[in-house]
Amino acid sequence: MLIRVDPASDTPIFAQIVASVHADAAAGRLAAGDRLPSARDVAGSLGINLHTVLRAYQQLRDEGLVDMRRGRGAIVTDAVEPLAHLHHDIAALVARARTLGLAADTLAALVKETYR
Amino acid sequence: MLIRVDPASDTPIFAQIVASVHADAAAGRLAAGDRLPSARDVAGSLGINLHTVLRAYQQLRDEGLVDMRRGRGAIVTDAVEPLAHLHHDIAALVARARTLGLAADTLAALVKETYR
DNA sequence: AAACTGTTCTAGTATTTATAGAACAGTTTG
DNA sequence: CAAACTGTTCTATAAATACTAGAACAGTTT
Repeated sequence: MLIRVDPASDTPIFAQIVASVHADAAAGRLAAGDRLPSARDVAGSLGINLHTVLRAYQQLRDEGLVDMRRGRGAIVTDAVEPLAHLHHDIAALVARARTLGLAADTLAALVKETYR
Repeated sequence: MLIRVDPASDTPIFAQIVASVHADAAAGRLAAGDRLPSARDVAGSLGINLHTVLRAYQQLRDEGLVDMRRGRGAIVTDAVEPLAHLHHDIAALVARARTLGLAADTLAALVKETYR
């Protein structure tokens, strides 16, 4: 499993890590029981700080997407399944929004707002 | 037209203003030619700074959602129409995500990530 | 002419983000 | 058991972002 980050992006690094895991989960590249790479490994290979990675992992834990215990690492829970099921619908919406010339941020904000 | 903001939220105030306008546009409560309330009015009624409101308006301008000129204010462009057209699809996706117990932030991040 | 609008400028404070290092406490592996 | 690995917690610091504040400016509308 690979986590990507763009240092030049305006979105915080920890948020990019979270988004990267979300994307993998939605695409079916993560199954319940899988283990995320250790925070020290991610920090080392991406050239970022351990605490930054852990902050991302802790957010994923708060979302219920992983279980975390020292010594074992971050284990994906069965909460990934809903993400994988939604993947098709999300892709369809994004495709339509794209033809309408909508920006990614705009659509994301719209979705978030509609939730309330 | 009413703009809402939650001071206790973790998302920046200017981003909340942008999201509020997005939501109104998507719900069909904004049409091309409509004028947003003046930045000074919004700042005054919400108890926030003029510059904070203007930052939000300038982002809406960068998205092409409004035209801004001094003296006239922020006028909604016909770029709102795509938003209104997507409203139904977004609501459907959100409804399904909700039954799956997905958090708003998670779905929004997922949508944003899928855009790439 | 007056009142209104966004624009631009400088300035300061508070919060968030990212980094750094160390020590701790469980789990797994040899 | 012992070693290596994992997340957890702590203090600290630097940098970037968000917000506020006040003033002056320059168009537009009434």
